[in-house]
Amino acid sequence: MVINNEEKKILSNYLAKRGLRDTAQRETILEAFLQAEGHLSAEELYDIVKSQDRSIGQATVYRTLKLFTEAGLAREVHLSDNSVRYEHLYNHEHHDHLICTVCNRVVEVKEPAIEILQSALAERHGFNLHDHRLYLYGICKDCRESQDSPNR
Amino acid sequence: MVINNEEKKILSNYLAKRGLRDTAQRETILEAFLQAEGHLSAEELYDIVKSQDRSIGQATVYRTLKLFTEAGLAREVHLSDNSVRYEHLYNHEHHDHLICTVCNRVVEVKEPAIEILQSALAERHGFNLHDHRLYLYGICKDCRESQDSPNR
DNA sequence: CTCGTTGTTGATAACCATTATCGGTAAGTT
DNA sequence: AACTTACCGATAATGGTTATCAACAACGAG
Ligand SMILES: [Zn+2]
Ligand SMILES: [Zn+2]
Ligand SMILES: [Zn+2]
Ligand SMILES: [Zn+2]
Repeated sequence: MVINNEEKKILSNYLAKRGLRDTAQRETILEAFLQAEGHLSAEELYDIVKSQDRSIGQATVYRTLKLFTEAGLAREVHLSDNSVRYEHLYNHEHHDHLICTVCNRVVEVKEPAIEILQSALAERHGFNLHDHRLYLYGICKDCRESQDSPNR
Repeated sequence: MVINNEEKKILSNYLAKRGLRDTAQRETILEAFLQAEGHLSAEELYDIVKSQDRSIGQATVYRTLKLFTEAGLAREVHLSDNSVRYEHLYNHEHHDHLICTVCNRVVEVKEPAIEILQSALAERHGFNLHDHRLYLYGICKDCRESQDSPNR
């Protein structure tokens, strides 16, 4: 069990500031979340949490993920059209997502020039930008090659 | 009743190419869609269609909007997190969306430089880009001014 | 035109991720 | 201890979307 002191502190501070309580469930869910990689759904996290503490309910996982988001520990990601997923936010640089529509592979990408242009664009329209979502959909090299292969 | 011959032809061509049929319902829904402005949900379009032909069912509107999307007449927009909305695509230049998170106003914006950088970014990762979604969330000038007003 | 095939439709049930509800519990306070 | 309030888990409910299915309409072959 890795100890993520920084994240725990952030959560504790957030809870204290709001008059909320630091409970065992929230710590268990935080640890499960921090140990998981990638972009996971509430239900996937619920499965992990269950294997740790069978008594924790599904609704609590939903509630707590929302809490993490508000506390700045998690970020919502909408990879495909329906499901919401979560990724680590604290200590992770901002990035956007490049998604292969054939194999569903997700690549995290950074392009500071785009970020700057976004701010300028918003500014030009009188907006104070505080968030954005950029999803790039395409076909990755592997899928292109296997599609072009001479079977068919 | 405006006659949108071009769009009707596009739909007819698409249907013919796929061996699908050109029905009265599809034409009614197309006309309703083309007359509506902005970004509307399937249910909103259904309300409009109903006022035209009460016998058309909700499922048909959902099906037909998907059809329009495949035919290149409509484009899905995901303004807020849950609902899917549709906007005109044919004869409308590509744009992205700037959304005020206070009043929900939506501004359509264009920034060719961002588009170019997106392609280059995808290319660099071996992807063939065929679509993207960019949503910019901020607070518009009006909302900023009314928030800063000295009542409170 | 008749018949068989296949796409289409509307009503409705089902789905499924998420949220609301609620009774009970635990933490913190006085 | 008594009280307040946040929290929890179980479960029902929600709401947008999709699947199902029987009836129907277009089409093509004969
Ligand atoms: Zn970005
Ligand atoms: Zn990511
Ligand atoms: Zn764009
Ligand atoms: Zn638009």
